[in-house]
Amino acid sequence: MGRPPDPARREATLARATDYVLAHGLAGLSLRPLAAALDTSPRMLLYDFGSKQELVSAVLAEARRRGAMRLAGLPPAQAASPEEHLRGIWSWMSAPERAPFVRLFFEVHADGLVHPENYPHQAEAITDWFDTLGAVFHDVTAGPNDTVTPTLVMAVIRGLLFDLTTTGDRHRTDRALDRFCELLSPALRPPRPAGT
Amino acid sequence: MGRPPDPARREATLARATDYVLAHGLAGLSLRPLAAALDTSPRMLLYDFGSKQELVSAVLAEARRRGAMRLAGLPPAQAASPEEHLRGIWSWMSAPERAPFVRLFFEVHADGLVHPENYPHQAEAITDWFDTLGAVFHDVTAGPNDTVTPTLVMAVIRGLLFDLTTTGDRHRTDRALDRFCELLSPALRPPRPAGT
DNA sequence: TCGTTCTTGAAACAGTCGTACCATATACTG
DNA sequence: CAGTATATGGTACGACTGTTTCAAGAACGA
Repeated sequence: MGRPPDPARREATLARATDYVLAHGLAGLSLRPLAAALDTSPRMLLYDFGSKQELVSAVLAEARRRGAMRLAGLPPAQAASPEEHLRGIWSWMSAPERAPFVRLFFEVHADGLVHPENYPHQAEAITDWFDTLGAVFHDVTAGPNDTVTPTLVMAVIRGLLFDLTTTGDRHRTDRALDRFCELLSPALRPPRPAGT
Repeated sequence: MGRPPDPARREATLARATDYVLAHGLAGLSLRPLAAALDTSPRMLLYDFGSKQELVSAVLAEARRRGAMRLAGLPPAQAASPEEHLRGIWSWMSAPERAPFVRLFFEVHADGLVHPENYPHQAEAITDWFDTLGAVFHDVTAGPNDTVTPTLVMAVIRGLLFDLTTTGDRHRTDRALDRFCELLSPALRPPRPAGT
């Protein structure tokens, strides 16, 4: 008996809160402005999520979930060469539509450096890529469980994203990825050059 | 006439404030705890620096100045091969003693993504490296003003620093830099391989 | 309608924030 | 000594923070 719960409300609030955080960033997040933008009240945010920290955790999980969903729409793995796949990943991650996600990504990382206790799953956000990239770049890896090449590939992408978001110089960062592809391709196409 | 100004006090405060920020981070910085840790008062911090924002700017400038000074102590440029120089840069920047600087670096970048107006010199922090690295890696650059290779090199270092600070996996990140050196060396040692 | 449960508003609490104001202490010149 | 400049302590202001408390509204079953 009694009034039935309404879980849809919490979900809708979470979705719109995630939009808000992606648009405004995590750092200055405050319950009252957030509630005002969502046409609700701080009271309800606490009612639904318990505390601000839990709200933030839910928002980050939702943002991660969205990113993973979007990622599933990438060009299929085996269809393209590793080099083309790398270019695809770069152009996808560096696209302006992904900028809010990238920004939030860097923001979480920075906050995690100061408060590691709040982000227990942060290392997974790095190592999660290994399964995906390890399959794509298996040509150059030492073995199926080698994580070195995926580590380097993701480092290049993150480092170039860092540069791009700071300087806005798309031409230079695009060409730097081209250069990396050049360095990578002799290791990919022939069995192995004699130099090594 | 009147009591003579004491600029040394401001400098000493700045130095200790920089220590504090390097130790505690920029995000949660607050005048009262800072003043308490520095055996002074918020009143004096405002008196010396005008506002919190100006204090932060001064601290960041001081941190940058320290980093540049430390950097001057690196192994001399021409003495080593570019590959050895790259390893030197990586082992220097990834050393635990540099962790506070790296943390502050990432923190400033993240805050700059949300409030670009506060960091007018951020792009320079990227492009400043070009003169230094362009000279070291001139072998593989298209010309003296080519910035692509330095961009890639710094992206690898920043991306690996990102990984290292998040996962703490020094072995894997070290090996990823080794892998990058492998990819780079055939482009360095012979005049040019026939593949390109 | 009553009881029960979920939902929601308004207000207040205890704190922190950057900063401004006012008085006083300190150190110097004449 | 007076005069004058810098240096400093204390305090309070107004705005903001996450959270709590109290009460009322809203939707259901009996």
